Amino acid sequence: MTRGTGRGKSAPAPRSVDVARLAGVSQKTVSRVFNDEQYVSADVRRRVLEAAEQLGYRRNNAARALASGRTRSIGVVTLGTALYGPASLLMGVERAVRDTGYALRVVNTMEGDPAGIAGAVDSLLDQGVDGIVISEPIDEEEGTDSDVSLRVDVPVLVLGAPSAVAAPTLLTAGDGADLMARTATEHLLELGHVTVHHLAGPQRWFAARDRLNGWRATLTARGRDVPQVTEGDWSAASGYRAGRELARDPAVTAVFAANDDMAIGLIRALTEAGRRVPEDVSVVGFDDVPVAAYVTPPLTTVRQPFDTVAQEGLKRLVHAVENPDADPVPSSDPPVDLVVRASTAPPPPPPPNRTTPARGRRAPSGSRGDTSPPPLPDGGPPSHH
Amino acid sequence: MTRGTGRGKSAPAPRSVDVARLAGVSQKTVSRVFNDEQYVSADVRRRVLEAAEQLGYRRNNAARALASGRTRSIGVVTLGTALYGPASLLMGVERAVRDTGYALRVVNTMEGDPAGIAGAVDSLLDQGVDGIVISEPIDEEEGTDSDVSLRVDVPVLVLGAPSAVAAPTLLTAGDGADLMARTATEHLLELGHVTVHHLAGPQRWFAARDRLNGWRATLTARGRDVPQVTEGDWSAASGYRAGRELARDPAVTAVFAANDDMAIGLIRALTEAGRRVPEDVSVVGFDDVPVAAYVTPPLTTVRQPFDTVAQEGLKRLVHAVENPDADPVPSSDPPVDLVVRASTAPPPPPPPNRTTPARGRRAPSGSRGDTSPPPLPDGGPPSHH
DNA sequence: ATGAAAGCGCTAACAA
DNA sequence: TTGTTAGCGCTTTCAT
Repeated sequence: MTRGTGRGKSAPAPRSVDVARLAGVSQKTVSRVFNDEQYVSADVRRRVLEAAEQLGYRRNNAARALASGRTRSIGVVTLGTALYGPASLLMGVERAVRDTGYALRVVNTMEGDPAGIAGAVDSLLDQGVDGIVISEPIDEEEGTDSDVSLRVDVPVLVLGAPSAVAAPTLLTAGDGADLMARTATEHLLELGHVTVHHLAGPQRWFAARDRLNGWRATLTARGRDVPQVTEGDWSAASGYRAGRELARDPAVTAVFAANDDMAIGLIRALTEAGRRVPEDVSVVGFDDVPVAAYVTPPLTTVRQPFDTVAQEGLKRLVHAVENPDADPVPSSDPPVDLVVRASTAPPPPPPPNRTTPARGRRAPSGSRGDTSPPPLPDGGPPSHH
Repeated sequence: MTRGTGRGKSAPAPRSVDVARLAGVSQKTVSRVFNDEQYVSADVRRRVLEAAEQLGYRRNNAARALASGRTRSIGVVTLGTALYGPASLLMGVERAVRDTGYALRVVNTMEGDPAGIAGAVDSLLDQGVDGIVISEPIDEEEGTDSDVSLRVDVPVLVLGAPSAVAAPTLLTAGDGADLMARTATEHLLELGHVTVHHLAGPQRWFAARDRLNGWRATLTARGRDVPQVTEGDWSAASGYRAGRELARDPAVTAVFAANDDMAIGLIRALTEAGRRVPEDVSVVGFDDVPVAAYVTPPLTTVRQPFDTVAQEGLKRLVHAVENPDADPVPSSDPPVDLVVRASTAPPPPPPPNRTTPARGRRAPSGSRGDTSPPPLPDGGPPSHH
């Protein structure tokens, strides 16, 4: 069997009138059938569908959009990176959009793009969309005309952050990074670490700032020192560079990295510098990338609920699109999912002349130099906690 | 300054007639200006643009599509995973599409999706596209009606593989995996390994089969043993499982993994089993994921030229869309980019009673049990070769 | 339960 | 160089 029209390249595509003629009904009736409207007898419906099938009829979307004023599509603005977070979110958005019956248009904003998010939104509006999703916005460059509020005619859903967009409806989803960062930080404190260092993401990203804020709020709330922040660019390379610095400071016993890639680079640098993970330094990542359970040591991290966020957000966006007057549905925070693996442990015993109370269990504490490779308490499949 | 129309929520959007009236010209002239047609005096053009600006005029794309028969958009079928390869390719496609001035529509095919690629293409055709990109196709499930040829009215570009699609123009790009796999395999042979094992990707993927074929062809051409293939699912987890098996076979001294994630899992399993990488076993990955240079040991891998492939492919696709009669532009293979890092080395000395000629340099050969962590000859930034 | 007529906002083909 | 006239293939509104 062959899908598709099967027409030769040159024959014009059949229109609804053609179907109507063949089925012996009016063109409007064909329209009724294809729109699942009521008041079509079962018999007529069947005849119409048969005629359509026979002709290989396909509704013309441009005509539909023109006549109805609705494009039945949602536009998404993404960052154009294959980074695990943004890419996962985009895939989640695609699924969620398709589930709602809308089509998806995609425009990237590369970092440093002169037109920025405003330009991408503009382009989406030109293309024609009924609603817009802005995924993981970042601050724009100074000096472009996009560092100001952007006014749009359609509902907008911002994923992962607030934003300076003015729209008839402005929705937010997935802005729970703050809470997740708190959980990560608290995990380390509960293991007995005196404080937690933070390897932050680029601060132009709202997501990076959220995580930093959550971390800082936790330390402050517990009355702990807030160490200086190191800023990376999400890459393992930047994590590695940061790790070389942090390895020199013996006070560093726990680091919360703003994503897994940086955590992996960080761990590598620490290991090279002779600081064992987790015996000497504990590391928590963020994202739960697929390799996280298989690097050495398996990474303790916070899993991001991309699909849930996208689904929930899109349901609300579509609701706003279809009910312009109804109140926006309030968002609900997804649960935080800390995945404890082997990169975190209680801090090493304090130097003999200091008296820092160390809570929690002691590390297995093999003496230095006898471990090759590190103990790997959790070598198997990801242990989900 | 504020971008966007600035109209209230209820005022109807201005049409080209409104602009025409305000500028004191005919509606057709407005159309001429916005389509950059010739034969418009500079003065008229200016007046039209001013009027448009003042009104916040935006062309209605549905009307354009309806009148012209062209949607000015390209549809892409992707796999819906955040795997580095497919995600990078999608980002490359987005950039490339935007560079051509077309809009992008995206539909995912999840593995196991009943409708499969045919369903995704169908949905794109319903939405209305002038051309279609199929990215990284995989074999469909048996029993669906999509395991047969699919007929389409618009040009189709298949990225990374041949495919069973019937279209007026069928283009291919990025099908050089075979050659890249050869290069990876040859690298290992040249280091002196007697043969190379292969940790393959899921064989339903064309990309996985290509890599396997390239590997096998190289071994065959050189008259080497072709060891049994282990098949993974692209995940580090599957690489880890495969590694546990391979670690038991002392004949394994070199493994070519079909992607980096599996290579990372593989290395972890080997290390846990006491088989050092690269001293005892060399491993080559595929993709050059961002963390590849920062795992332990830094991974030798083949970088995939996603952007180049997407750009080149799209240029040809758009050419086919706009010149239906012209011959399709032939494709050109991008150069292979082997990135040599620290996961590959000459094989260990053969057991005393065997006589296998070992070419190439000897490994640094530290005696067993003294390495914690492994030497890390290439600890710094990625060494590009 | 079905049909007829009138646009939706553009581009295309042809004047002028 | 500019304007006029017809549609593009649907959905909408109003009849029947």
